[in-house]
Amino acid sequence: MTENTTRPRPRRQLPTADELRIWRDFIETAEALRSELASRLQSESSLSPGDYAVMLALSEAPGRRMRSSDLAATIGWERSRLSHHLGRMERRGLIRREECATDSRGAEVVLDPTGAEAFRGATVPHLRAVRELFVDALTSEQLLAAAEVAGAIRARLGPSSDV
Amino acid sequence: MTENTTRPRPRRQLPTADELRIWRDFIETAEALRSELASRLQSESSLSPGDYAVMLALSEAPGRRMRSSDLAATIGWERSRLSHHLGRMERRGLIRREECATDSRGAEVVLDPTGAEAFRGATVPHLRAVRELFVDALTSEQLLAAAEVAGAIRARLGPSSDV
DNA sequence: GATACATAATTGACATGTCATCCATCTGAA
DNA sequence: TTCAGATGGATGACATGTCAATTATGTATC
Repeated sequence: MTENTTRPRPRRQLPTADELRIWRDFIETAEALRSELASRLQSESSLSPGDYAVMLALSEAPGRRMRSSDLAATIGWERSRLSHHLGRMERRGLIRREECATDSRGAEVVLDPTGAEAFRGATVPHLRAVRELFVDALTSEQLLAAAEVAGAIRARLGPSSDV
Repeated sequence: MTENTTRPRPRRQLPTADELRIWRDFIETAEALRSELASRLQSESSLSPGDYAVMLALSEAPGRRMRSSDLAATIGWERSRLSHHLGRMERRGLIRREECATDSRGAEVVLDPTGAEAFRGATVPHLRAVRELFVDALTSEQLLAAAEVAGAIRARLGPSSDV
């Protein structure tokens, strides 16, 4: 039909106004959600989302300890970001860094009892907030749709985007 | 049916493992998407997402100028955040601040020609990236579902969350 | 074992965010 | 008019992120 060769097909390259509105709504909502959860976590437990992610990984690791690189890979952070963050957490007594027996370049990050205690206290309120603000905000169809949308975007970002 | 009064109904308060997986997938995907777009914007135009938001609002304002508070409200930032950011943008020559004629406490933010030029150059590649990474990653059903999910979450966050 | 290269982690410089506070000006009421 | 409070905006201190460079150690190869 429209396949005469008169003009190169004008592949629309830019989003329509509707698509842009959805995009902005989507990304701003995700941001608002992240921000609200961070704020609640902070006021309820004096932990940042970064602290929480680090301690969640550590609390699930055998011996509550983990090599720094493995920890970074587990939570998907650059090593330098983790290094800075661990420095701050160490100053607050949440974690300790010990030398690694098998590789003297390496460091092992250990969850301090102080940190374990803080993490334990933070967990339930945080999960309750996730439930309240995300899970309970959606119907079960919407929840599945959210998973599908995330999967599709993740696939487009390429396998490298989180590993 | 289950409405005998024997026990208070055990309202499940925490997310199930499946729900948690979806939650993490959702929030991490949104974060990865934001980060990838920021990185492309930066490398293509030397602008940050913050610069872009500020200049988008200014470029649409009459006279390409806006009171600082109005600008903050338009893009949904705290005033102090905007003030810091404007300082950095002013140093780079992207915007200027002028005294306000009608209220000598006030400042008017003006889009500098340098900034307008940078913004113009950034727009098309940025929108193309939004299309590629978000719009084109989703089927039209998924796009609508994304809008619905965002709406439901936004509603739960309360009307105050973006205004 | 010496040289070259890879890897583990830290560091410094800087951009970005938040929070509390400050300063100047405006506004409304006595 | 004056004074109390509200408002506009800037600032300082600090947490968080990214990037590039640095340090020290491991590994492979001749």
